[in-house]
Amino acid sequence: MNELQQPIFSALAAPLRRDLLLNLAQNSPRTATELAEEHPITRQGILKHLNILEDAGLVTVRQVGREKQYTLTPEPLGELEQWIDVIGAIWDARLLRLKSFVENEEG
Amino acid sequence: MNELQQPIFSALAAPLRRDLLLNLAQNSPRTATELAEEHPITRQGILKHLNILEDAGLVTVRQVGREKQYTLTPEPLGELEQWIDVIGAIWDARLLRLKSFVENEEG
DNA sequence: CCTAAGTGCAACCAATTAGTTTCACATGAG
DNA sequence: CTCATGTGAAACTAATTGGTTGCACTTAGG
Repeated sequence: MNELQQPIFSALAAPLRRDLLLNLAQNSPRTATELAEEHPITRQGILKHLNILEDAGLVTVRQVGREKQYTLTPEPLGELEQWIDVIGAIWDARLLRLKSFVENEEG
Repeated sequence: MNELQQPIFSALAAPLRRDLLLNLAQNSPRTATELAEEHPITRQGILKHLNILEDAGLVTVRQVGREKQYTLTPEPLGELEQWIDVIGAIWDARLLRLKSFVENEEG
């Protein structure tokens, strides 16, 4: 389960990539050239980040004429929330066990 | 807003650190030595990861005698979910604007 | 066809990060 | 106090990642 989401976690680790997602959430679709004008990085640098986001399934690409349009795909973020929920569920279950254990001891 | 969570996103980027959180969710508190026995890495390596998790606020440390006990602190994961929700909200709002735009055009 | 402008891709370089090895400190026994 | 054992912190090395520079391809205009 962990391995499937690895690209998502890695993709979100870089602040610039999170900014790009935020930008795309508002302005999809967008080309790499347009995104480069709005961020302090070269167009080629943007491309690399977009490829990483694409591998994580967070953006989809559409060829239009001689340019590529990038669009946000928010669905994988749901998997991330699931992982968070799993951690929380295990943690809560453990607290519950501790609670009943204490109650049994003192009873 | 983005900068506050940067340590959290970075902390979760490494698979081993996510495994550690999973382990701690079940077995807190835990010492670095114990964790090292359960993962393919030296005790000193575990320490570095624990320090990163601590900086992100995902674990808390308690000095007991001459050893340090590490406990999960799941609260920061909530901030992460908030960030995800922000992206989703912006995206949904945009879809809504597009929808009403189309409806106005065709009306 | 030829030139010019714009696009994505690949190679290269610098910097951050993961990991081990090494060290210094603290606790308990003789 | 001295020695032995176990702990966390720092120094060093190898590898991954972020970024720019340079290149090859595609489309529009003379």
